[in-house]
Amino acid sequence: MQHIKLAVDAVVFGYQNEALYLLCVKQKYGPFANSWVLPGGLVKDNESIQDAVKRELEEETSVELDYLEQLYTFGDDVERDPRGRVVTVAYLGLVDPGRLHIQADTDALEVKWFLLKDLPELGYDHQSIVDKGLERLRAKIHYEPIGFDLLGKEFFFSELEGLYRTITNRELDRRNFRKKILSFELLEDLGVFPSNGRGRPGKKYRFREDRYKELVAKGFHFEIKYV
Amino acid sequence: MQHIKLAVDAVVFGYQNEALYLLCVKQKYGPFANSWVLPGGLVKDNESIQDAVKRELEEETSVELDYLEQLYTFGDDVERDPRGRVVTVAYLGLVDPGRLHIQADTDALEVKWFLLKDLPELGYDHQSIVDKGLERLRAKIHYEPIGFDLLGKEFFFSELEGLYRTITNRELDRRNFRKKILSFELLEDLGVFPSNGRGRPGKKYRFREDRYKELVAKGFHFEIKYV
DNA sequence: GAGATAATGTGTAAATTACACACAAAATAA
DNA sequence: TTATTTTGTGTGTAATTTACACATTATCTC
Repeated sequence: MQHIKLAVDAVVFGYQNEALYLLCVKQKYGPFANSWVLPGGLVKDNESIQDAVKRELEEETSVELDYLEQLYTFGDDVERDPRGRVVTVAYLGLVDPGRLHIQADTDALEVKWFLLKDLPELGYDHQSIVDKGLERLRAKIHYEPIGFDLLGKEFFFSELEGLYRTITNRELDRRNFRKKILSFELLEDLGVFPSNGRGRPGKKYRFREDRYKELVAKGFHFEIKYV
Repeated sequence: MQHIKLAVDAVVFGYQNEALYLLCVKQKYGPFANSWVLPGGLVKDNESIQDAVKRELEEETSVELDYLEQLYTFGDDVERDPRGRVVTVAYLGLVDPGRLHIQADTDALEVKWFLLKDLPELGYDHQSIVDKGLERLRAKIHYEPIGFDLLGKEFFFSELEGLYRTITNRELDRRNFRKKILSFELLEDLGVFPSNGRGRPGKKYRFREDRYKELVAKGFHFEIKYV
């Protein structure tokens, strides 16, 4: 008779003002009560693992995401949970924190967006799950136009620039970057808007979901080498 | 109390004579007794999932692989196993079938390499696991020099060509392909050998593991668009 | 309101890489 | 000895990537 428990955890990244954030909860019970950990919990017997992450995420943080990508299954360390053998399937989510209300719900004491650069010590092996998520995020940004999940519906081009600079942790050539991104024709030009602060006003754009799906269907690759 | 069982399955691809093969076992017990399925089984309470696949693979087929890559975790269909809730972590392995002795062991009635194009009906949802593996294989071949796991230690250049043609299912320009591959300097030239059949003899090559690791450490990308 | 400062928007030339393309050389088979 | 099979090789063109600098439009300050 097997005694392995199956759990799910969500690595949810947010972006704002040139910085990445991670959604964490302060755990209510268990060996890491009062520690910050990733939202997650046990899978129920009759629910899909995909549904399980969504449910746990909502129960603990009130956040509802419709897209979570399977990241990796952590089950090589037999003692990753002090209470017994637990294998966890980690999922990756990306959002604009501005779109969400977060609120500690039933199963968490507190919910918080932490600056990724300034994470507290996380319980269990959750730091390594975050590392894996970040690795995936950094890889994805080179071949998928993920920026748009992390930004608001409408955004200035400079915000997209900042996002790329932040995730890749490099400077980028604004002219070449713009040329590259615009060449995909994924952006709808919404016209000039008064900019947030000082300086010349800039154009706002919206991500063209339809065009994106069209290109994906054609097997198009969004390679962005130069960032 | 949770009643989910955790299993592992191995998608092991082989390559020979311009064709891909899949390693399957004929199941001894259970609802799919006498059906062909992927090697795999339940994870033990005190073993890592990585060890579990290796063990199951060996127990059922006598095949020992030192590298298996985690592929995907299948647990969204609650009824994928008629006996109850089973979530399975699938792994991907690549080998030259010539290197291995396969032999039905303790837990299998029979072991066999099937032509991938001519698979029998597989038990459970194993066909979709295979599909996922194939998808990964096809993606990997564009950014990792995986060919070498699938070939013998020493190989003619034309064998590598054939492998690429087979996996991508496309013709390739021999001159450009050779130029590209040789530019990585991953191949050690072993000199001219009498070719297998008729025709001009060709050079044999060996994969330079050391150089590969060096390049990976530098963050080099092995992009092979043109195949 | 003039000048400093901040942010956005834009084009061109050089270098590199991808792609298309054809024939000679060395072996075996007939 | 001739035909067939397989391997090995180079060059020109197109496309893409990269490097690089300044004018425009706004706000802030004095």
